[in-house]
Amino acid sequence: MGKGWGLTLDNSDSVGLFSNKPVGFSLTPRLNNNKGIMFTGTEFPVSLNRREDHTVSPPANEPRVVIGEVDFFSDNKKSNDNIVVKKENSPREAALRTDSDVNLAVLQVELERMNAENQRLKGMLSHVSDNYSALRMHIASLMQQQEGSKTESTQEHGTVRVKSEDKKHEVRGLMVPRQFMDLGPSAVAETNEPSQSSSEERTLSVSPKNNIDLPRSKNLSEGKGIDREQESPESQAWVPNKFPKLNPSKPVVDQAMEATMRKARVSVRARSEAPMITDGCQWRKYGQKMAKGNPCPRAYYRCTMAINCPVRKQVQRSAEDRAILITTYEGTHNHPLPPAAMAMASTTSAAANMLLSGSMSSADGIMNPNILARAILPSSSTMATISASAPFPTVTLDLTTQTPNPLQFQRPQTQFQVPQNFSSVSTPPMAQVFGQALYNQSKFSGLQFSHQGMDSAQFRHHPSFTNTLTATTAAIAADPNFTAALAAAITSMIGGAQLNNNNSDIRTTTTTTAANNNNILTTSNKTSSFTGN
DNA sequence: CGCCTTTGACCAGCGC
DNA sequence: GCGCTGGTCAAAGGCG
Repeated sequence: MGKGWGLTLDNSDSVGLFSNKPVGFSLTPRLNNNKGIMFTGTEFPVSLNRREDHTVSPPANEPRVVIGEVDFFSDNKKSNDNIVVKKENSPREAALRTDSDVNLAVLQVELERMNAENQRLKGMLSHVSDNYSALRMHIASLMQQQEGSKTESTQEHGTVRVKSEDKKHEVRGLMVPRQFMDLGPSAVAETNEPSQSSSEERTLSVSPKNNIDLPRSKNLSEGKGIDREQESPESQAWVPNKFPKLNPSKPVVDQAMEATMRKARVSVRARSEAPMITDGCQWRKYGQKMAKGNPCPRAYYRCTMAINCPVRKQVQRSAEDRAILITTYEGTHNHPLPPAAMAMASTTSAAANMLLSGSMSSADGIMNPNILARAILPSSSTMATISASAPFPTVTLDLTTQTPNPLQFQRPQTQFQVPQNFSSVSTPPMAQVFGQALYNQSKFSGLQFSHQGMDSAQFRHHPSFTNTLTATTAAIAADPNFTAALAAAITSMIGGAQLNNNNSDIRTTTTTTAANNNNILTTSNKTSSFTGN
């Protein structure tokens, strides 16, 4: 390695390398005898050549404007020493590895730029989310007023209206189950059209079809030539995994929205020795296939907690690490969930919702994974990735790692890193961090606790929430399985919020509103299995 | 008996 | 059109 190499610096945040040697030439600090080299350049791309005195000067005919420097700190190390690239007109710094190609420097600069953009998009997303929440609350308020003007004896399509003695709870009834059931972006539109064939009324409708377990019905067993459109075409009933025909009674946009929502998938990666992670739902296996590129078979499950629940999931072990269980969820539950199932359902729904809202609102159709990850579990080390090449929009929540991804270098170390000796008595910052995480998650997932007018700070300081945090942190401390601990934590919070709010729990079947789908519990024997929770 | 799993077959989408 | 692949169906059998 001799003379004839150097760096090119310009104002476009790029670092180039020229050399009279073949491409692939890389820098090493050993050239500098542990003392470092400073490069100076001009405002314009110039070539900076190494000199024996370890200083580099720009060409004499160039204006001497320092735009950056590169320091070599070899310190008797070998090829792993750092190169620090500085720009005097910029506060940013980046740590580079000298044993890597100079392309790493370019990538570093690009990463910084993308991080700045991520922050900007994060702010935008937060703003949109806040507006969305405010709009929902406003609509709920309008609905409350509208309901108040109607007679109490309204019964439509076999639904049972709750008496209007507690309007607050009625509003919550309109909100909470909807969020648990349909976290899709069409919720607002549907709320504006209560008389339309929204999902809850379709579910609650006293229809003979709903009393038939369609997937197992004679209609299906008669043969493969059946017309699948006869299987309750207007419901969210189980339908083959394909886009349904357009319903002329609904806007095309809405149907496309629903179809996309159904297509959205959330994949959860978690370490588990069990054949299936415990998510609180009841599933029936309906198929198993060998997937290409994976020696482990892929199992197909459908939710059996309610008739015609469209939710399916695929379970498969990772080909790379058999200890990792990949569970892919698709669809939204059309029934209330037991507390044990609420955590995973809300998380996956939040992810799907975020994915879809991101893919729809983003100009380029690609959502930043960091934003998504932080939106879902803002303070955890969970990684969220989006697969753009998959046939369906898929977001992957990686719960297998608890160490921050190296790319997320700007994330503080203190966030949701469970210490080894973490006790059930958590430190306030820990509780606050996780509490904020859960609260943020609830915002994004649509989970709301009917503490209307209670802001984030109030919510965090609410007594029940404090207790919840204790239970949350205790659960994490007690359970080495992060997935299970997270589920237990969120479950405890949701359960506590509901009970604290004097809300009828999920077992209630008679005093709920039409929008509260607890009614459908009466149609399923299986749902009674979790009433003891 | 009812529910569940297993498993081979069928179907649709996609690429060539 | 053909083959591959993913997804689903449904008959058969097991289990409590």
